[in-house]
Amino acid sequence: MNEFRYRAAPSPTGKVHIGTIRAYLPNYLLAKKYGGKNILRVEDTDQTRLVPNGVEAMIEAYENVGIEFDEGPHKPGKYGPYVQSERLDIYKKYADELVEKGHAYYCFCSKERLEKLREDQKANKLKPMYDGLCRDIPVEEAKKKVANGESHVIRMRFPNEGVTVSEDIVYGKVSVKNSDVEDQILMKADGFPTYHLAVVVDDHLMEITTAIRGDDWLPSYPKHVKLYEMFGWKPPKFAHLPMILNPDGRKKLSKRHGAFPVSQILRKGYLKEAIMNYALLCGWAPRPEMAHQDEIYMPDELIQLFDLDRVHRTAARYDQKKFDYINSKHIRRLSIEELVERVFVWAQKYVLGEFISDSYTEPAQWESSLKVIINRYLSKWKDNIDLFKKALLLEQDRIVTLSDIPYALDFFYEDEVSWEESDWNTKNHDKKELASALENILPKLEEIFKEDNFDHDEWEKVVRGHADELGWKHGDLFLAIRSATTGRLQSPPLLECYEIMGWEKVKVFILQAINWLRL
RNA sequence: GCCGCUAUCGUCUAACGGUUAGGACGUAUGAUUCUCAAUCAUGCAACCAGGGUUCGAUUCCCUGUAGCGGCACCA
Repeated sequence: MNEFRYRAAPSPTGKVHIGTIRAYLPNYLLAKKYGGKNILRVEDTDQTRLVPNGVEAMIEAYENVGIEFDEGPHKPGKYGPYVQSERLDIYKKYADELVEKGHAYYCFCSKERLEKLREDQKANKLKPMYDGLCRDIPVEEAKKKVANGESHVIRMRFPNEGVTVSEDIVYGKVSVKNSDVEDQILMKADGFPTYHLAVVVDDHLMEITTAIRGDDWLPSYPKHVKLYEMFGWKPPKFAHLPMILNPDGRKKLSKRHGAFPVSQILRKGYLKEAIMNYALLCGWAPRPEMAHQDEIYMPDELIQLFDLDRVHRTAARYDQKKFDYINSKHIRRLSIEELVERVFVWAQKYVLGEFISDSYTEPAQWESSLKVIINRYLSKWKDNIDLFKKALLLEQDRIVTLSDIPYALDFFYEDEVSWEESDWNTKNHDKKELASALENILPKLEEIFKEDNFDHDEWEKVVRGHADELGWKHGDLFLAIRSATTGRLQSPPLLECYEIMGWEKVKVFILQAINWLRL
């Protein structure tokens, strides 16, 4: 039996988002599962839409989320070249073959005529379709015009009668009336093939066994089925996957409609296994008996569990909250050593480093501030990995993305705190009262903490006792101390923070706080 | 407009004609707690509508409605 061969066939726009990940992930998963090959083929037949370094940018994005290829422009194999613009002679040969067989014909209609035709058809509430004007020009005459250098395209001669039935793994049988399918252009006037010719020729020549693509291709699938027929080739199995819709569910996810580039997703601090996990769960669920209650799956589990037979036919909406949940779960299941390592790589490679696609991606406003703060802290983190590990451990189950970390840990690394009014709870006690409360409790804390011995019972006793003396609610005093020593209203348990900070630092912060409150 | 596909809690989904329609996210409440998070309970929340078929339809068929997708010398 031949090996399974899958392919991702993007146009090299350089743009990769969660929708594209979702479309290409199954190829990778299935290739791994069945020991097949995952191929990257670049469909750059539209010369008007070339992006510099687009191919490299996409490969970078896919590989960073864990989708690897066995063959492609960057990994030559025996089926190359893997870039369609380098295969033009191949398409010409097969287009000519179709003309010779009478399955295709030269068309000399101008773009202007076609546009007018479309407008007229729309005005008459008809489906815009080529009217077949050049369909019956005798071949010899057409060839003469071609030889004379007349601008022309090659169209496939789609039958006018009958029905074409397409077989799909996800959709089953889909049939359309042939009269509803137009004579698709196969070769453009510039000598490049259209997608329709190129995809069929290449899937055949590259011996693709299973062609997986977005279901936005479903309407043109019959054209491809017919082309296989015309060539006399056995088509691969096809699977059309449902789209991911933008959060409103109004449009398919795209850069224009709510999609973030993968470069930004990674830079924000989503883990690649979370990206895979979430993307695959759009439009697919494992068998109930194999499913995990928490819906968290590692890549190797996805490889085991995924198959095309349970893929949905309905589009799924992008849900940021669920993605966040999945990411936080994946962060939590890492050991602290792994997490530290991941944070360093993330900070160095994704935040301080550049993605190829950055050169043509509009930066988000958080990206530059994140870069600044990572620049500020990364070396400090690395200077004392033990300290970083301890601090990070306190935050591991509080963060959603890695980019939360520098903000969450800042007070461990700063020598001074800068407060805003909103960093204090002044509902029950004003700043003056807070200042004197802190001033009065400071010696008592000094007494119990001066040896850096942070005993929980002592700490509780002192704070609660002091609050009682003042006639304060216990929580108000804890909160004031929290604001003073961490610069914020929420933090991990204070004593655990102090164990890391050490009493001298805590004391300095309290003194600073007293001054600030009295300004 | 035409063609195609689809339709289960707000969202992602489970269900191979018979279930109190299950889970997850989110949300609400409670427990815990010095705050936040985490954790653990608990609550709210869905079979698009109308016809069939059947002893019995969320499930099968038809119609309607709605949504999405497609209708380029773009992929």
